[in-house]
Amino acid sequence: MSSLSTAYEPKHVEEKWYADWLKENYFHADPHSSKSAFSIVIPPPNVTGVLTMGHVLNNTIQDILCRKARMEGKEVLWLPGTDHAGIATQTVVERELKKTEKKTRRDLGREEFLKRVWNWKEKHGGIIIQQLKKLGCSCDWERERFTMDEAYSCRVAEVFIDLYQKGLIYRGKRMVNWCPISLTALSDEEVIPKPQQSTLYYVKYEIVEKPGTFLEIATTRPETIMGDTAVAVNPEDPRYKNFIGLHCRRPLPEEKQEAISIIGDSHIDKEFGTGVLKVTPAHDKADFEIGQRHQLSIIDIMNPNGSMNVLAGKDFQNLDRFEARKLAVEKLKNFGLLIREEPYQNNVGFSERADVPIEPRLSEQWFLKYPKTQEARDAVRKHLIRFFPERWEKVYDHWLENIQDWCISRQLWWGHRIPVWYHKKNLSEIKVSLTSPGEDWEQDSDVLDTWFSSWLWPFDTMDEKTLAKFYPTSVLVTGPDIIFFWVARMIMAGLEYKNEIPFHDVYFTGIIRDKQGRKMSKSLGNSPDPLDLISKYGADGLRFGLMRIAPQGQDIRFDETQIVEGRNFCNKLWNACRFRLLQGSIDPQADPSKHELTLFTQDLLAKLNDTLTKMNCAFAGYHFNEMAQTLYDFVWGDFCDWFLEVAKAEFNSSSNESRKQATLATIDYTLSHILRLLHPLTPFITEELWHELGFDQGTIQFANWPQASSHFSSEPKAEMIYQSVSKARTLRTHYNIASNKKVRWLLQIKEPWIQNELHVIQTLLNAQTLELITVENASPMCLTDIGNFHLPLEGLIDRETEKARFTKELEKAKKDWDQTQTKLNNPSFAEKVPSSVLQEHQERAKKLEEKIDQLQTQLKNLDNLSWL
RNA sequence: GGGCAGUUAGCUUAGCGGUAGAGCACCUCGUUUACACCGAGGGGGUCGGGGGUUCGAACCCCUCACUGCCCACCA
Repeated sequence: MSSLSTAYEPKHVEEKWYADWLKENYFHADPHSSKSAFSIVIPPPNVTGVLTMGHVLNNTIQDILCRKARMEGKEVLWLPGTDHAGIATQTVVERELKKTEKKTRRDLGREEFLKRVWNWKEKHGGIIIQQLKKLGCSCDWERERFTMDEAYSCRVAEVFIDLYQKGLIYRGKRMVNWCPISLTALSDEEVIPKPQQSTLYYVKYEIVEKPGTFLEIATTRPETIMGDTAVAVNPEDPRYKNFIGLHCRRPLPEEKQEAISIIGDSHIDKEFGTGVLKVTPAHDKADFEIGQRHQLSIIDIMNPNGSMNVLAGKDFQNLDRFEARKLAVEKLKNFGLLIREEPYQNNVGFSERADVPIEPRLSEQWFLKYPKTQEARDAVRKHLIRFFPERWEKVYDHWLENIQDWCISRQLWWGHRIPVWYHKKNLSEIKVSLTSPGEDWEQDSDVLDTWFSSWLWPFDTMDEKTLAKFYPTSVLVTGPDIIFFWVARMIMAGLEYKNEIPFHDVYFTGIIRDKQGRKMSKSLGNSPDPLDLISKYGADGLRFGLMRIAPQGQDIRFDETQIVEGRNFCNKLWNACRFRLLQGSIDPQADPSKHELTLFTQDLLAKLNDTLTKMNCAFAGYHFNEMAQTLYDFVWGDFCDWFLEVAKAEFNSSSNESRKQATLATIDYTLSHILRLLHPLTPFITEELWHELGFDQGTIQFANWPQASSHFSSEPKAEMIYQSVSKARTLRTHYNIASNKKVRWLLQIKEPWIQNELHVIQTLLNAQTLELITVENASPMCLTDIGNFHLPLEGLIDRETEKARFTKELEKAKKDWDQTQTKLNNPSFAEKVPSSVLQEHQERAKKLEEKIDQLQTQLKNLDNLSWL
């Protein structure tokens, strides 16, 4: 007797099983195991983050891989954890502080502020981990790591020291990307260029040696004029080359209009603007480099927060940079030096976090010259590490080829403090060490870029034994947006510190977009809350639905109806199992090959075999959508729509006991396979059904991954019956016969084997009776004609409609025949085409000829048919 | 300015050289005792445009258009 409800209700099932899995410690990875290893490290989400659709996609994929590996008998480590996410977390806490206490971090002081961040972390840090559990993730939670764990932090510092000693880390005063809101330097990767509608201002600079003569300069940033220390032209430019060596009068600040030299530099583009560039070495990266080449002086006219300082002049001091721009334009206008303004579109670098234009700024920072860049390139190029999809290899290679030193210091408080100490009395004396060298020493106030800790994630999260067993990890699953931030850097770090690649495969997911193709984001409010989706459709429904629409490496158009379909699929599976339970208890060891197979059992088992092959293929290539689609088609189509309907016929009718047993065994065997194949994608419902059906006392998680069997070959006779049933159903609809109306069908057969399958055909057609007509006494026509038998629907059809139907079909057949024949008559076709194709066409033509013949006879005979 | 993807039925997509396939949505019929989160049937596509290669192109090549990403110091 079935105890299952008519609809699958995920909530209770999911909670129950997840608790059980944890209790049984199934996810624990044993480094002493003799099984072969499979390992993944989670891309650590921000510790204060909440689950997004991106996380769902990413972690579902990892879970699928881990669960499949467990079923294959591997020892699986899925190592979870979170990232301290320097800027992101600090910003959140600072914002909160401002809101609730109206204080800044400086009001609190470093120590107190850090205490607040830790509190915040304790309070909100676990959220995303709990959410991952709701999704069903099978991580080894005992090994949960945090990038600011003591041991991990220690390793970060050690790596800094090591790289310093190797001469790869150095301190320097350089142009960096400065965020005037976060008040810190950023790496190039944290700067997002955005096209902006700007204005190009044309300004006149008077030539000192030739009063009354001016050089015209085009600039988008007139507020930096006060920082100009030269004017540059291309030495090849005939318009200006004679001016090189002379001087210009810098128009601002008005109280200090210095003369600055006119220099020649081949960097200047003759075509752009007027071909004259104002050089502001303190506020532009390119200008800085020009300045270096010509030993120009540097005037820094800005404060760290983006306002102007005293050097900008009294009218500008303390003005925000954008206010200063307006004032500068106004003053130039008053001086008569502004020739014109024109609208201009350019790219401006924005701070990734604060979303304001970054300010190129000269400051003292720590830089890293990357280690093992060549080896890292080779690892991917020679496919020691394989990228899925492959095309990201090029992106990766291009970045490494043009790699720039990495600015690793951040002027933040939340993060790993730089292990460098300065002598209080002599700041130029430094020591690099984990601990303070003594009382007279003061630690560098900066912290390290978050990614400087993340790049050690695949190995410094593991102890010795774990490393020995599980490193290098099997696969990394991540988004292509962090290929530089994280993937490339981990490869270099792995090679440097473990002398070994950190992972064998990298699977890049797509980016989830909304229906309109926009990236999902909080500010747009177009991102559904995955937890809402889980409570509406179940974790399995969400997982399955998402996998089905996630093509490899392509962006994903998210549509909630896809998740509805996932839920519906789970329900379908649930009910198929319910149906089975209504027939009595199952045989966990069912083996159909021990039974005399029917056409239909044979056919289904062959299709199951195909499904298995397809699944293994999909896994090998990381084609997750194919896995979901393959199972969907097999379960819903082949198994439920066709086979279970056949089974009803076997169970209800007078068919013999042997057929019933073969059918039952096939259902049991197939369900056992379906549940196992499906388990990686939908872990909860499969675990529940595994137990409800009684396949095993234990969990499904370690049930063997199914192997293809050579026993079952395909059975075309079954397929033929299915096709003719479809045709007959069409006929029924054609005559508007309600599907519940039982009608008489006549069956004319050509081969005797069909007689054994009549009860099935009758059930599938919902026929009142199926009356056999022998070929001898049959009417010479048939209304539905497939292969070995004809199925006329008797008594309810009329001559004219049938004539029309047949005529239409005849026309279509003739047209097809013409088309095929044209090809065959083409001499070069026969010459050039492979024989198999030729044969195919010939067969098609022959079949069409037969069909045309038959149809013509039938049309003629329609007139003679007495019962119409 | 370079590079990489994508453009197939209203929507989401499969197919990647041999006469376009699925799911959802839509229309018709149906409370056939697993499932209305269901069943049966149906309509709907000149596969972004234009060239080319081929006996044959959604599929290969060229080109254009649009969309999206990435890289790049033209102020």
